[in-house]
Amino acid sequence: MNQPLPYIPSSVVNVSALKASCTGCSMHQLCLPMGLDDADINRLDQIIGRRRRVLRDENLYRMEDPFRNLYAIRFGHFKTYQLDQNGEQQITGFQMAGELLGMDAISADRHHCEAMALEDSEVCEIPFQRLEELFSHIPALLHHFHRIMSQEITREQNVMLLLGNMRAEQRFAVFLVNLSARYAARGYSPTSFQLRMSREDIGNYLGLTIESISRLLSRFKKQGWLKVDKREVQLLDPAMLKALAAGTENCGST
Amino acid sequence: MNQPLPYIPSSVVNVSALKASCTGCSMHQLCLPMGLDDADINRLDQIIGRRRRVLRDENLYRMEDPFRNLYAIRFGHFKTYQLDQNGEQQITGFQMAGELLGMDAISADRHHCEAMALEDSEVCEIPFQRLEELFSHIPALLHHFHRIMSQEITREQNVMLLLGNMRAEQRFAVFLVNLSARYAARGYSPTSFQLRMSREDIGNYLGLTIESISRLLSRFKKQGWLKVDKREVQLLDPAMLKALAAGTENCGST
DNA sequence: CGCTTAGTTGACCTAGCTCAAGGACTGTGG
DNA sequence: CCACAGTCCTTGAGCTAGGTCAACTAAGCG
Repeated sequence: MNQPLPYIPSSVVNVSALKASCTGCSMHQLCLPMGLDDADINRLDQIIGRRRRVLRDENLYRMEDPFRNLYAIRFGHFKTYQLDQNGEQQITGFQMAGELLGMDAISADRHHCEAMALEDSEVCEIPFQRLEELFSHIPALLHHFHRIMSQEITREQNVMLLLGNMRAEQRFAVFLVNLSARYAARGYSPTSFQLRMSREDIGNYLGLTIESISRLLSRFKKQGWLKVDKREVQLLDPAMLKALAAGTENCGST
Repeated sequence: MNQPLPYIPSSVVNVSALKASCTGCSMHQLCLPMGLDDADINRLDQIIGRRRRVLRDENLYRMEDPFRNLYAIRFGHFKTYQLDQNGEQQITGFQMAGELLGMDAISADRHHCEAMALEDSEVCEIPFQRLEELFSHIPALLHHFHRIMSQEITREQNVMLLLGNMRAEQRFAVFLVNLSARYAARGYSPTSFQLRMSREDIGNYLGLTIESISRLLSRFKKQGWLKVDKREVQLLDPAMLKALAAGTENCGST
């Protein structure tokens, strides 16, 4: 399994058979190895499992799946969601490159939510047991992992604030501003990006209906705060959107 | 700091000056030391800080406070909440004995939410830096800590499902059933308990108004599902409440 | 005993939901 | 090339769950 592979031109290799490597990954400054020195990144590389392709609308994992791996997104986008007894879904987050999936599963050794690719994506598998073994040798890695889990907790608290306290308009502004910031952190335009999820997914995530999302987009467009063409969005007045998101701007008008 | 203390009758000792100890704590089967053998519990005891009393309506920590400790609740109840720019609060959870507070703060080295005692309570301080040092020596402790953090993530996902998808009645049933289960796990009656939080807090947590909570209580009472006198609650039809919580029962009636 | 805070109840209102119709793309098959 | 079916989105009209406002009760407390 760890034998050297024969040379195969990368254009024809089955990528999912390859072990992933943090060293060469463009996301390593955002992802698990953040802040590690080269020696420690190499040790992390030792335990990282294979890469895995996940096609659009395919599940990376389902509820109740046994827990073996965390997943770091190499490229692509995912949504994670909960299902209730009646099969109703509640989307709990949208994830992009450099973010970690699967931490919900540690507590019960099986997954508590589902993760589905919003477009053709690739993740690398991180066998959790081996990762935990590695922690005792790389304290910096352990600490960073705790930060990542804690960040997920605070992210979810922010969503609870959104769902519990905010009006539709503010929720939607928060959503746009959040996407914008995350694209900026990845070196993409903070004002011009593509929504990878449907209006329905946005509505579900924000606790609103698809119709409400559609109306909000139309209204924001009419106000001149953004341009939108299908899923292509351009933020024309980021300051206004930030003010709306912060609740500073009331915007009962018009 | 670790010198032996002179003998002082416990009735007059200032409890907050005492180091806490897991060994003698009734919560140790629910709390951080869960599953550890005696030797490891002793090592954990070495690093546990002092006990700290928190009076009703007092904050254990505030947003932006620097992060030093996690806190394990010895007795009492807390609420944790987020504040937005306008000072509006969104309660993100109610915590009781044996539960861990402060994990939100790991990611940014300062607290991201506030924790306030709902009644006179006591916690023990767990210096996080020393805890992380201990992890490399007690893998079982590390793993259990990860489970606790993961559990907090899944708990919050459940709240997101509640806030995003459920009708008022179902939210309130979920709330009651959840309290019931947690008291049961602590050896208290699952059908008869005191609400430690105001109607306003319940409403805030569930994304509803105080008036809605009041009406729901009245309605549930009229249906014979529970008795309520001020904050004393008795669940008369737990099965029905569970069905409501699960969304099996629709209860549009009456 | 008066003041304050917590909770209840009723009457009314509205943000966002539901339902319905239609438009715009995409892919498929002929 | 067009026809069609399916998906996704938009827009309008009307409805309703839960919010808002207001009045009132009851308990705690100096």
